[in-house]
Order: sequence, then C-alpha cells, then structure tokens
Amino acid sequence: MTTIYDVARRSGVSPATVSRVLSGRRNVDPELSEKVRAAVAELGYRPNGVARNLRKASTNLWAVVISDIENPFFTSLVRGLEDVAQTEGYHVVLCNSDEDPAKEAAYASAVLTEQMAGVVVSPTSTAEGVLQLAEAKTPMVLIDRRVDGVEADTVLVDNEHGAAEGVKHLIDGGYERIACITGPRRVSTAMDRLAGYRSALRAAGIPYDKDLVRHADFREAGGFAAMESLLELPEPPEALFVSNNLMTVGALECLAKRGLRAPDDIALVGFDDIPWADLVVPSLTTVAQPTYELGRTAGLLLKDRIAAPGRPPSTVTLRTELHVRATSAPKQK
Amino acid sequence: MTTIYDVARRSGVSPATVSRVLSGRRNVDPELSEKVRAAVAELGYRPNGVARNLRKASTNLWAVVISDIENPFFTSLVRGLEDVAQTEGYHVVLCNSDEDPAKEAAYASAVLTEQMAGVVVSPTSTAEGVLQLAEAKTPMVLIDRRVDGVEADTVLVDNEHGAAEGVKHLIDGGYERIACITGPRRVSTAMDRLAGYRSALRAAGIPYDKDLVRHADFREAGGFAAMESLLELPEPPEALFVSNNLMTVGALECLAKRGLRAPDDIALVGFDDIPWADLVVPSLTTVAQPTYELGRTAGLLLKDRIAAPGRPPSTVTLRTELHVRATSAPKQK
DNA sequence: CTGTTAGCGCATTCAC
DNA sequence: GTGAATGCGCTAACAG
Repeated sequence: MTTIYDVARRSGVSPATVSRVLSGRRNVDPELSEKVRAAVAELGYRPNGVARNLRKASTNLWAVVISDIENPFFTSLVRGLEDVAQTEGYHVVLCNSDEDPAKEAAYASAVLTEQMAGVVVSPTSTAEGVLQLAEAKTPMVLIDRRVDGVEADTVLVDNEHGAAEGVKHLIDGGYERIACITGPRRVSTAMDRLAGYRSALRAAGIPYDKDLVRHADFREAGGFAAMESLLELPEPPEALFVSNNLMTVGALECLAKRGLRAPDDIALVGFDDIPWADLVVPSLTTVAQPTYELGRTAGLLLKDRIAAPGRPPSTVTLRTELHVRATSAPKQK
Repeated sequence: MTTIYDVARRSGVSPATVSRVLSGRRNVDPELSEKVRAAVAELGYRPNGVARNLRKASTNLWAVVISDIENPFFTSLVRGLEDVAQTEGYHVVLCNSDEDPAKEAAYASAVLTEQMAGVVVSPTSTAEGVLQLAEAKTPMVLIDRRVDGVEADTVLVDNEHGAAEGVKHLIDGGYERIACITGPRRVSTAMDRLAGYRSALRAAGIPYDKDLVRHADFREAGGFAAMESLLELPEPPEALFVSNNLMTVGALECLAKRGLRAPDDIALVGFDDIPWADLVVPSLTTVAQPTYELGRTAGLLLKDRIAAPGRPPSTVTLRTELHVRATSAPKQK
C-alpha cells in the first residue's frame, strides 16, 4: 500500500506537508502543493480513511436505526437522510431494529465502538439503545417518536393535529360512529394520534366510546386483527381511522377478504401515506407525512449537532397534509 | 477514554493478554481471563473498533450500491442483505447511485479509502465504479445486472425465461398484438427481458413487430411516456408486457389518466412484483422476482468471497414466479 | 501460556 | 511555511 510517506519521498517534501496538502490546508506553498499533487497522481495514492479516523477519533459514518427499511415510511425517510449525508461527506449505515429493544441496543453499541459520527434513531418502545447513546453523548437525532427523559434533537410530525384533521374530515362527511385503530400505548406517536382522534370527536360533540378503539402493533397483521375485532362488534362502526400505514393495509385486506368495500360499508382514513395510494381502488384517503423531509431535516439537525455539540437540543415539528381520496367519501343517506 | 492498557493495569496482566481475551482466543488461562473480564466490567471498557480496523487493515463494513432505495425492488433486496450482514457481524452502508456512473464511481472510491470489507453493486450503465473495484480486487458481488469484462460473483434472475413466461401467459389468454416496454439498450436486464418477449412470440408463431417495442429508462415517467406513444399507434396493442415495476406504475397511471382499464382496454403483465399489487384494482399480474432472496444470496456470496478471495467467481440465477392476477384476464370475444 | 515490542497510516504538536 | 517526532488504540510477532 502506498502511504503518505511514499508521496513525501517522491515529491521531496515531508509527510506533514503532504498531509496538509491533502486535507486542504491553506498555508502551503503553491509550488510544493503542486509537486505533491503530481506525486499523488503518479503513485495512484489513496488516503487511508481508517488511519485518519483513528487519528481524529471519529469516522464519517452516520447510523440510522429504524424498525424496518421495508416500511415505505422509513424507506423515504432514509433516502432523505442519505441525500443530506452525501452532500455533507458522510455515509449512512442502515440498521433495522425490527422494534426490538435488544437489536436497538446492539446497534447503539456498534455506533459507540465503531466511533460513528452520529445517529438518527426511531426509538423502540423501551429505547434502550437511545439511553445508552444519550449517556455517551453521541450526537443523536430522534425521529418520529419522543423519548421521556432524553434530551436530544427531535424531528416529529404534528401527530395530534393531523389525526384530528383526518377524523374531522370523516365527521364532516356525516359519519358519527367512528372507530380507531392505533399503536402500542408505550409509543408516543400512537398516543398522540389517539389524542387527535379524541379531540376531533370532542370538538364535534360526539361522545368517546372506548369500545371503538383498538391498540395494535403498528403492523399489517395487527391491523387485520383489529379490523376483524371491530367488525364483530354488535354494532360495527361506520367509519374508521387507522393510525399508520401498515395497519391500514391490514385493515384493507380484512375488508377485501370479507367482501366489504370502502367507503360504502365503512369509510376509511389512514395515517401516513402509501405509495400507489392513488392506484388502489377505491383510492385511499390519508394523512400524509412528509417522510422525505423528515429524513432530510434529521440530517440537517445532526450535522448542526456535530458542529456544535454544546447547543441546547431543538425539536422540529413538520406538518402533515390530508390527502382526500375515495375511501372517505361522504356518507350516503 | 479507557484503553486496553487501563484494563491490563487493572487486572494485572499485559495488554496482549487483554486483547486475546477480548478477541476470544482460547489459549488464555481461565483465571486470568476472568480477571480481565472483571476489569472490563468495572472500567466500563469498550474496545475501539477504529484502532482494530487500522491494525487489521479492514473494517466490518459492506457497501451496497443501488440506484434508489425507494424502488421496492431494491428496498427488499437491501433488507435481505442486511439480515445476512447482521448475522455475519457486518454493517451495511447504503449508497444510492441514481443510475449515475459518477456517483457509482464516487462510492467505489469511498469503499476503497474507507477500507470496506466488501461491496454489493447493481451496476450503472457504464459501470465505472465496478471496474475500479474489480481492479482493486475488492470483494464484490454484482447483482441484477451483468457487466461485460468483469469477473465477479453475480446474482441474477432468470430474466429471459420469466419474461417469456409472462408473455406466453398473455398469448395463452388469446392476445396476439402484444407490445413491450423495456429498459435501456445498455442494460443487460432490459435486453434479456426483451429477448424473453421475442422468444415467447416466436414460439407462438406471432411475427415480431418492432413498432410495438419501446425502450424507456426504467422509471415511472419513462413508462408513462412509452404507454402514451403506444396508445397513439394507428392500431394500438391489445396487450402489454412491461419490463420493470416503476415503468408499470407509469403505464398504469397513463391508462388511468385516459380512462382506460386493464384488461378490458389493454391486458397487462409487469416484470417485478409491487407491494400491494393485490390491493390495486384490478390487481396486477406480475413476473415476481425473489428480491429478498437476491439480497440474501448476495450477502452469502460476499461472505464466502471474503473468506476465500482466490476462489473462481460464481453466478447464481434465481427463478422468477408468475403471479397471475386480474390485469391479464383472457381476452373477451 | 504470557509479556514485550513494534508498527498499522495519519494528523498534529512543536521547533525551526 | 515546513519538517521531525509523537502517539491515536490495537493486534501480531516474537521471545520467554
């Protein structure tokens, strides 16, 4: 392997000067600088990033810890993050936690031993890894979910407001008996969206009926089961608000299986957009999250945090947007 | 930062012994080993991965260079790769090349300077980065596409056969005037799938009509435009085979926009599955690729290549599977 | 089986 | 503005 010493010898300068030239320091004689560049080209020299990392006690890696890259919510978010990383000179290490606190912790551990420059995390319910990273003062941005007791930069969406807007849209369509499938009680987004559901009902003077609420696991199977359970009610709901994309798919599958259709049999609004939501027939009304922007914003915050580790943490809340499509068409009399 | 020397001092042994214990070498007195472990725990010592990397002249990083993580084909593939990486002790660095040879080359360069242990690449048309990596003898697995002149482990699907099967299915449904939208001429998958289309026609004794073939860019917009152009033909096709998922979506959008429906106005088979293909109405007939398996297989090959760099490269070809759904229903008389 | 020693390749003091 | 020297933390020789 050719090293900085080889380049130094070849160009008749010291290794220190080569290092200065390569890291773009200004205080180098242009003439020497030129010699060094020439030697680099002749030798086909390539700096050793690992050695640099050791010396600087930090790498150019960011980790992104999410539950599953196959969930389009995270896919797009990761893309947004990676775009920022690329322009800032970082690389993104993809970590699928599958909502498993142990995996999250294992990745957190890797972040520390590999000296990664920063992390973006969507915390699991117990947030074990997040606590570990917070303690180690690793530059970190929380995404999608809050974690009690951890002070860190955070990017959220306006969950309560978005959910309320979606539910209000159903109420405006003439529906009153509106059910809700939301996520686990320990997850802040699940509770925030449930709160939005409740507040929309309250605003409309519709009494809250806890028999119409289901807590599932934010996954397809959970949405399917919750839908089944709602349909078995003595008096099934006439409309439904589902608080994430995978559970919405599950609910749709359950309806399809039973030969039921939205909005005729049950009107539907889902939280979080789905690619091809327009191509599904009937097309799906959603409370869309700016997923790409979430990732991008997280990247920007992380960059700033690395530049100024001492600064007090900030929280950015992005707005959701109601995409009215066919499944929430007004009630027919 | 606590180092291996601190642990050594604390436990009354040499740094070398600490290193041996931590890297799981067997030839260490159990008693000393125990002491070391105790000291590690007491001090909260954490090995420095970067230093280890420098010493060993290699990291535990794999890069995966794909055109776009937002394409569900790659999303699932990356997931498969990451699952293998995790069990083998590697981390995956995500690289979106956007089909841009310059970006591919930049990532290849990063792979080299950061001393990553291996790469999985879906090559861009000119495969600049791939050539660079091949020259440097970096452990590499090519995925989805072949590259002329590069000897490397490769994972492909049975493109020609899968395409032929999809087209034959249309022919069996009574269609004769069948169009094809495929990808760029320089991309092996595009040509292989086109070859499958032709061979199915030939087998059925249907003459090949090049006016019914379009080369687009494998993206949504390209599929849309190609569809438009086919519909403007004096005698539009009665069926269509589209050679990737994004272009299929584009074609569907074009049909929707014009108020046309599959299969009544035009029957449709797409190459590569789409999540929710079942939920789209009419549901979409596809030649499904085992995307997760592609990623998993690539990971396995990469692992083997790293273990035995000298071994001659192998090519694995996975089978596609025809998923018959509604858009290819037999022709009505 | 264990300890001593050296050096991976670089960036950064500190002199000059 | 430049060069010599040092050490980041670890593992692999080698000697004992």
